[in-house]
Amino acid sequence: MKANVSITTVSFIINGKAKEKSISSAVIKKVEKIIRESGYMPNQIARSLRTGHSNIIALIVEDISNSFFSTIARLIEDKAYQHGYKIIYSSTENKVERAQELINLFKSRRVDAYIVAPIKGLEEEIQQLINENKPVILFDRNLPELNTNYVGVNHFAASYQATETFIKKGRSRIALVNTDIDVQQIQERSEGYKKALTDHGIEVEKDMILRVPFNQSEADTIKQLKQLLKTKQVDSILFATNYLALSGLKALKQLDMKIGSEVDVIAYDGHEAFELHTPGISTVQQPLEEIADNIIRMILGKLTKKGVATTQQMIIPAKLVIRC
Amino acid sequence: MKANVSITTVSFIINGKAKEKSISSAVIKKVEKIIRESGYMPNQIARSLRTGHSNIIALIVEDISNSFFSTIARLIEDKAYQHGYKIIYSSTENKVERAQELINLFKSRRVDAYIVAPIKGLEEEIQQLINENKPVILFDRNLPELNTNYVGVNHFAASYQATETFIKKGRSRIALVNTDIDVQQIQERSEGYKKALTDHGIEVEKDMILRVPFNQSEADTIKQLKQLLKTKQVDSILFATNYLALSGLKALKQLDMKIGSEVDVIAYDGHEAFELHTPGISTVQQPLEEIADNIIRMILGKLTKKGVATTQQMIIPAKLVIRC
DNA sequence: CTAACTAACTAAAACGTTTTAGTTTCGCTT
DNA sequence: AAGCGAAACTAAAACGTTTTAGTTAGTTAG
Repeated sequence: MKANVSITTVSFIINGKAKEKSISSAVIKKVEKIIRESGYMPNQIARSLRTGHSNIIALIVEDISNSFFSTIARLIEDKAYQHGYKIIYSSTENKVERAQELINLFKSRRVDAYIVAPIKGLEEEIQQLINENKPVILFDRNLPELNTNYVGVNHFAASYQATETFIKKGRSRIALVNTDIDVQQIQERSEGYKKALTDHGIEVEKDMILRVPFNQSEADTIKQLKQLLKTKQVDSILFATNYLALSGLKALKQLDMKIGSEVDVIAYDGHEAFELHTPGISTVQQPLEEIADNIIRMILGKLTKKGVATTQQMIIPAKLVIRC
Repeated sequence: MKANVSITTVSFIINGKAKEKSISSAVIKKVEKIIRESGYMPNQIARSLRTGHSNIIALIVEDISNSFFSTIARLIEDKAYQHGYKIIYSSTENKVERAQELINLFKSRRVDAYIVAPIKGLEEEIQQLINENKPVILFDRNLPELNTNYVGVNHFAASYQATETFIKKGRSRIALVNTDIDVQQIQERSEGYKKALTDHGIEVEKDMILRVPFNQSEADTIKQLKQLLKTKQVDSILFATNYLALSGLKALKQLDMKIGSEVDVIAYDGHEAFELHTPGISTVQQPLEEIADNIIRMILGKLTKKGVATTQQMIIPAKLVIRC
């Protein structure tokens, strides 16, 4: 084990400071050999304790099993890995206490940076992170009172455009199915929808806008949707998230309403089921690679040049994919 | 900040050893108050360094965005949380080096236990973990040469039953679409299929068994599937994983082959798309809650009573859900 | 009145690194 | 032959806890 060398020397060699500290190449060789043969691995915990950083970036999202988030996670992970960072991810399920617990957990483990799809009620925790000088990037949703780095999509334009597509096809009984989570980007999806209607002289009926509680069971959501469909003579529906669209498709199936003829549908984000569905389901596609690229670029920027505390906001357009 | 108390005393109070160490209740109250007001949080890294454990369990799966794994992850996470453990999960994408890196990462961070859906080639690393006396539970696939704890499903029976279902419906040109990952449970799915055929006097044609490389692009998989469908007069297909079934459904759609009439289909595991599909897709359902429950029970058992090193193997039956 | 015990606390070591501030030993100048 | 700088190393402090082994003061038994 011991190579009759001081532990200081070994540390220098491991951290690539051998030259700088003028260690002879004979010793370097010897130590490296011993390390290789003994399979020695530095204790990262002791390292983190001493250095104060962990080379870990936390990714906090609503639900990692949602393909929108898991795809972005994968993309971010690959890039981060190349720069020596490891991503650890977790889901909040849009529960404030859960998110707070997670942030505390990560804080107490000295995570280096945070990528968060936030929820209302998390402002204080996030501000604390910023105060502690930890890089934080919000994405998917912003907390406007916070002045942080943000990467997101122009949801207003996207849902305006989607709604307009219905109108141009001659639809006029257009419903919007949205979540009830209280966050600017979700409201923007409503605003775009409303603006498109009024711009084309269609009255906005508030009963045509469904707000579905986030943690409601799918069975209840389907009930809610069927209620809407049966009572409101809906001829087209814009779903503000992919999982709402899934419930919606199930509701339509149960009512035996034909998509394309009786009713038109546009969903937000992708899902295997949309491609497979007959007929294909049109979707508002957020540019995942572009989002991930920008997030990782921002975060690596913050991580390397620590001093400068500029904040950047980046809004990217979405793309409408018409499938049927 | 300081409450004119020694840091030892504070540590005792935080760790609930106040009584045992006979600290007066006056001091306990005072310290607790100060902790509350200052928002003090113990540094977990220092803690882990000293105690040698982290209260973290690693969950290593093939792909966390696959609903089979993400559902199990969610179930395990909830249970673990209740016992003071946090789960951190990652995906191997069935790459050995990636899995090795992950295990090393977790090792160097003193993770307390491991739940792994393993791959061939990981035997050595896992044996090392066991040697270091870390609890390890394998699930979904076993590494038979290893004598570890394992929770899994009777894949032989499941695919036997699925294949038999086709036969009873009068199908005889039955194809099996499987992955090429080299692991006992995947082979069992083939064996069950073959046994069912021979038991019913149908010859096993090796061209009717497709082995799809795990990291192949979906486009290529679809090509491969269409090739099979066009040349082999297939009248029914058993897909050994959910994502293969998705590709299969796309292939069938592109060839405009009608499910239920021209061809019957059974998929492994659930997916939103199977429920939504018209007609519904029958599936072999693994009992997710039961799997998760057993995993967590085993791991908590190992974690509490450390000494005893018994290994348990648990094989659970799957359930066939006929949907069309 | 002293020895023994207990209640209430604390000093200091230990965990495994990184990093600062040295210490030796040479070889070169002058 | 003294002084100096560079090369090649290392001792020890520090990170923030937990835990062992005390210490001190007060109480009780004999």
